[in-house]
Amino acid sequence: MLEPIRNIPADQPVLIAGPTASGKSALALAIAEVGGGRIINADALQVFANWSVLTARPPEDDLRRAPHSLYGHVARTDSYSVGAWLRDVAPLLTEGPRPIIVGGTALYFRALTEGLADIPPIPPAIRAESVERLEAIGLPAMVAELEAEVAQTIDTANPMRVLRAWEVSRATGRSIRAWQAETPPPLLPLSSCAHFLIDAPKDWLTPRIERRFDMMLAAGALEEAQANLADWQPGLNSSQAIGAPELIAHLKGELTLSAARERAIIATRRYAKRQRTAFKARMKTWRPVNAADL
RNA sequence: GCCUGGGUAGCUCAGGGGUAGAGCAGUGGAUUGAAAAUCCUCGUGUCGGUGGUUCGAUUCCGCCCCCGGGCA
Repeated sequence: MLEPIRNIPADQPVLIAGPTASGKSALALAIAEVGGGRIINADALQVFANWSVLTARPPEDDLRRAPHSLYGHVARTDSYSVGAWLRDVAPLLTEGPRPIIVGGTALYFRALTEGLADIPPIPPAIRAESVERLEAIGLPAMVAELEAEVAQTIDTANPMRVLRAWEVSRATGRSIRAWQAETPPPLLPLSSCAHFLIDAPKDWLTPRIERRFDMMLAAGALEEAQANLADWQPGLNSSQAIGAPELIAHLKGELTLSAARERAIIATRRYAKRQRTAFKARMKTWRPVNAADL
């Protein structure tokens, strides 16, 4: 397992991307223990305070073996996004131990290594307004309200893309494409990092996903869900954790545990498939590491 | 044993005399602030078996097999 990491200079930042359940965290820890560094989370759901077991955050023992950042640092009810993550990461890149950034969220790596448009945060009132407007006038009418350049280049069948473009325009008076055209240089160019992509073949990963969910249940995932039951709000960013809606539904008596388990496993499999697609498209030049070798 | 409902895509089911279609699953893809989100693409399967009616049956009729419910 050490072969791919032996020749990394001790001061070079390391990026590790890979699908869920592929063993990324273990590789990050090995690199930290061999060459030093601070492990930084690049996973959209592991940032939330209220999910540890269910999002497969590193256990206490691992946290003690090396410095870890951006795990569970966001409150359950807070919203979070790639922009917020980039702001959280920035100071960790310029001070302290060498960063070892590990996660499964391709968008986060892309923003980090290719840059992210410097669009001001959208006020919550405008988000609420866009959602209401979509409800009131429908998607095609919403698309018609966008700048022509935007309407022609975004996926107009995708409500989330349309809402985002509409909100940027409404909040800033400029089109999202105009902002994106002025994207600043990346915080961490890929060329300055050692970058690994964990390659986990489908047939290897699928049974592992199933086993891991059972391990999560054994490790207290249900209890974790129980703690979220009283004030459960499906719309929160933190409520998107795979398995969370399923376990909550079970606790409410709407699903048997075995049905909830089945659905969570299917959702994880589908997620892994989307990750594979994203990595294939965006991380062609990353150095592959076979998951089975870890 | 009798009555009754059903056996159609991996699963749940719709349909109906001219060889069949949805949802889910699966597949491939898109995606610069919800990204574990969201969106797009892809549907040939002895229509349980067998005999008959018919120009033509998966669709109608007979018999058989299997599953559920009811009565004994």
